[in-house]
Amino acid sequence: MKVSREQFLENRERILEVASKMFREKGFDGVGVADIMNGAGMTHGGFYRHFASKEDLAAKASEKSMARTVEKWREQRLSHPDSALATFIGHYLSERHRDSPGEGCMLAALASDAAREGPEIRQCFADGVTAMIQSLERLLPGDAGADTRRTAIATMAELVGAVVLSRAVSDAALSREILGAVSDDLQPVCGSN
Amino acid sequence: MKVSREQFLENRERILEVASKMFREKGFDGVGVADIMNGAGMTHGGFYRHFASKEDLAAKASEKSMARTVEKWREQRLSHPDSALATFIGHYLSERHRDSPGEGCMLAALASDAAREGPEIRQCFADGVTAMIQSLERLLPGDAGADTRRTAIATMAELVGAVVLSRAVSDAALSREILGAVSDDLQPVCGSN
DNA sequence: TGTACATCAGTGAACGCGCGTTCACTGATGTAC
DNA sequence: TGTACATCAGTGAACGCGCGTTCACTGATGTAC
Repeated sequence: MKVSREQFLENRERILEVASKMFREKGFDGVGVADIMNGAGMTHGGFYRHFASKEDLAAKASEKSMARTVEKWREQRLSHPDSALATFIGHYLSERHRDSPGEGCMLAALASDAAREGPEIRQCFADGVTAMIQSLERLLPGDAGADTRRTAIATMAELVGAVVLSRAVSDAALSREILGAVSDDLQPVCGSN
Repeated sequence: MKVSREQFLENRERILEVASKMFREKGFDGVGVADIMNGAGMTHGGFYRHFASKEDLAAKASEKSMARTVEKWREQRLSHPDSALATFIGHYLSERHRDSPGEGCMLAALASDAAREGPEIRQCFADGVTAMIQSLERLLPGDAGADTRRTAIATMAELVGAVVLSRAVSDAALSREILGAVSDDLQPVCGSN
């Protein structure tokens, strides 16, 4: 049965939401179209009224997820200009973030998968990474001068690498040590603000 | 037809070799058992004479790949003690490494996939990461004192993050910029040696 | 405003394909005598 | 050392399952008159 245009758009958003979360939790190959549609409260058949293919959905879900992350950082920066960077780094390197990829950063969850995907998805990641670097740049203390962008990129890499590694290892102590070491290592970056 | 014990062991090593390379190139889910066996010059049926399951192979291939990487670093350190760190970082952040995941570091290629795998594989990654951190620690200048291990972990995270991000983005300029920025950022680490 | 009808979002069965795994079989290996 | 035979690595067909995608159908929506 056909649904209203409003309902249709709502459903589409719900599919994107669920897909984004499930992809981060299980990888692009780890979730099926049917799983996602069930998660959104529908059956799989209607999927192609919304998206051209699973890859199309993956691209749009990644795009949305990263845009939302950037928006969240921006809000944090505007509401708490002085503590935003330290708060952000603290959250990013927390055990909570490590243990909840579905609620966390797309890059930490899927960056190495994205490398093997088609141009559409990699384009989304390029846009997402660009936006996140700019966002992080604005969080950094201004006195870094022309090196601000370089620092933003290096910090981004360090954060993503830390979470990726901390998730990959089964040893709980090692996992915590990685998060802690990178947290300490980044103290000067946010301490000087 | 049965083959000699010597031939059997040779075949096993070739399977591990091919699997390790293909997994790094296409991910654990991106390659089939048949692909790997064909790559090793055999048919898929004989696979289970060598490994209990695909997951078992993935664990053993990961283990071998990371052990070899650590060994390579060790040799480099012993033969060129003064330049080993700079050489290693240079190679790791090169476009060549970025573009050849099949010949490169397991962590950069599969760390975010490993996070979703079973305990066997994550155990291998834990061992691999532990060994790589120790190896990197030995490459670092000794004057870092008690912070050597922390620096090794932070550097490892930054290197892995840089390669992962540079591979995920489709924008060639951005990809190069990431490698360059992290390379510059790490100059002090290896410059002081 | 009311009505007839074309549109189309969602359903659920079905298709085709690939993949991990199993199995009966082959024939070289290597051992027991 | 030579021979008969049990072992078992590798082959290729087959199985079962899950997945992305398609399709005929349903019935609510929203539009044309």
